[in-house]
This record gives sequence, C-alpha cells and structure tokens, in this order.
Amino acid sequence: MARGKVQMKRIENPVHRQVTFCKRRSGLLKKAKELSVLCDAEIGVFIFSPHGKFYELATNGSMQELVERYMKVSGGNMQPDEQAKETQSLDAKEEINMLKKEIEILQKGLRYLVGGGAEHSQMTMDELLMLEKNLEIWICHIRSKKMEIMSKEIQLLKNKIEESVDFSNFASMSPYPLTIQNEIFEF
Amino acid sequence: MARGKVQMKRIENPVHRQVTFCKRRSGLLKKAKELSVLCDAEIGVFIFSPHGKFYELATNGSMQELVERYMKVSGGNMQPDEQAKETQSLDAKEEINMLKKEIEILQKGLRYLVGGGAEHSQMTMDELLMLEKNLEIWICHIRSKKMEIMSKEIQLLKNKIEESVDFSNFASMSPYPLTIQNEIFEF
DNA sequence: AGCTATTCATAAGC
DNA sequence: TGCTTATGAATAGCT
Repeated sequence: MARGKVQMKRIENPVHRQVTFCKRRSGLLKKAKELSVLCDAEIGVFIFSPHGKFYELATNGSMQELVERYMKVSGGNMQPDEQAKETQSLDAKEEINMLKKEIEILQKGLRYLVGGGAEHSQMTMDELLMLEKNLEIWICHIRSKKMEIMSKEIQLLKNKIEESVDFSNFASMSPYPLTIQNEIFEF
Repeated sequence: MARGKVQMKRIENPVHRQVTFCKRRSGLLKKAKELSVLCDAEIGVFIFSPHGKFYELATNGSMQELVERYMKVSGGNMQPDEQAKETQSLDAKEEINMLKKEIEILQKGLRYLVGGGAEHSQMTMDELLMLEKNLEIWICHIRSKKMEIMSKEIQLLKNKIEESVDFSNFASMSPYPLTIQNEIFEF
C-alpha cells in the first residue's frame, strides 16, 4: 500500500512475506477489535500462518463461545469431548485468560487502571506529560460535575424553603439570605 | 478515520452504527483475504452483528475445517507429540506477549479514554470524590516518574561533562564535539 | 449508495 | 526487531 502498490498475490520473498504477515496480522486484529467496539459486534478471528503458527482473537473473551455459536448457526455439531479438553487449564492458557480479563477491565473501567498497577516505566517524558495533562483536565471535569451536583442540591433546598415560606406567608418579611434560612426555620 | 477522528467506543447513534458496521465489516473481510493471499495464511473470521446476523469468511473454503483445526490447537494439547506441545507453548508465549503489549498500549493510550468518552453523568458525589482522589494519586505517581527520568538525564549529563573534562586533559585542543569521544579513544 | 477530506495502515528502507 | 517515512487504503461525515 505504501511506497508502491502491492500486487494481490503471494509474496515470494520469504522475508518480506514474514514481515508483511506480522504487520498485517496485527492490523487485521486491530481492525477486528475496532469493529467490535464501535458496532457492538462479536468477532472471532483465526489465523494459521503457513508455518502452522496459530493466532486468534475473540472479542467477547472466549473463542469457545463464538465457535459454539458458529456451530449453532451453521448447523454443525461437535463432540462435547473437545469442549472438556478446552476447559483444562495449562499455565500459559491461564495466564492468557488473565491477561484477556485485564484487557477487558482496562477497556471497561478506568477505575481499575487508576487504582491498580499502572506501569509507566516504559513511557517517555512526552507521554507522561500528556497523561498528566489529561488527568488534570479530567479532574477539572469531575470538579465541575461536583459543583453541578451541589448547585442542584442548593437550588432544591432553596425551592423547598421558598415553598415553605409562601405557605407560612413570611416571605416578604424575611431579611435573611436564602442560605441560612434553614437554620432560622429550625427552631 | 476520515473527517474527524473516531472515538474508540460504541457508536450510540444506531444509524451511524449500522453504516459503520457495514463499511468496516467489508473492510475487515477484505483485509483478511489480502493477508491470506499475500502471506499464504489460512484465516477464518466470524462476525455476529448486534442483531444476531452472522457473517463469516474462510479463506480455505471451509470454515468447518478451520474450526476443527482450532479445536485441535486450542484444546487438543493432550497428544503425546512433544513437538506439538512445544510449538503450542511457544504460541502461547507469543500470545501472552501480544496481550501484554495490548495492555501496555491501553495504558499508554489512556489519554484517549480520558479525553474521549468519559461519562460522569450517573456517578454519585461519593464516587466522584473517590475518582478525583485516585486521579490525584495517579498524577503524583506520574510526577514521581517524571522526576526520576529527569534525575537520570541529569546524572547522564554530569557523567558526560566529567568525561569531557578527562578528555580535555589528554587533548585539550580537540575541536571535536563530545559525541564522538568514543571514537577518538578507540585507537 | 457515492463523494471527498482525513486519518490510518503499511511497504520500503535503515 | 523496531523505527521512520512516503504513499496507498480505508473510512467518517455528507449528500
């Protein structure tokens, strides 16, 4: 695509082919994830490299689930035996699942990220600055939100007080500011 | 991507979402086919739309075959074939690395999350306070990291200066910049 | 469904 | 293996 249009046929040079495979594989998985997130779709991708290496992506966390769903749709049937095998956990498998879960958590809630073990070790100074700035901006947003909530509460209280004043016909005589009315009416 | 960067979160407008789904779905399948052809890989893609519609692509003609192969690789690690086991474990390690990288990207790319679709609308005051506190703590961490980086750089500069002083004892008349000292000392 | 203005992905090169 | 850059592709917002 870049620096010369690419022919849509097998790349003969093995080195080029390998490099392109790596790049495009990651690109494809990225695109799949994006489609999943943007459009709320569930996506599964298998990739078998020519050398038998296997890569997969399952956007809902479990390829097994997707495969089952596929089986349902396509009418095929698989032996329940296979499924049992799948659930047996190797250490690596377990770690993969943990990582996937972590990714899910990261994507879902910022809270874990903030509280948990965020690693900035590899970040450059520029990235740190950017992150810091963004966090500050966000804090500002949160403070605005807090103000908003408090303002609403204050308004609510004011309204209540006005109602109660109207009710007792004291309104026109009150020289006191609204904010301390509560105390005045408390006796 | 075009005419405005897109936020990596679910598109709320159903029309937009549907249009994007169609466009990106075809894009994804095209990319998958290209990867398959260019790099001689076998690829399977499932896509379940949010409304339950199902799309698939199998580059070797039969999704069933790919699914079976997937079952073998992911679940059937119980075969006595040592080499297969080894390959599997390598694959798992690779996947772990990929996932870790993804986590790293997520962490690094938090600024998008932060800048983008943060929704505080439903949060209570308590939650806002908690979030604010966490963000402040995180900013502290980031500032520590910045300090650390700067300290390292300062130490590096000091070291360079010391070296250059040593160097000038030997060749005080040298017009060469510091950066080529190593070469000079290599003879 | 088509049309651009943009952003993204990536082939080469290092 | 990873980074950079020039360039081709994909696609978001419109119509």
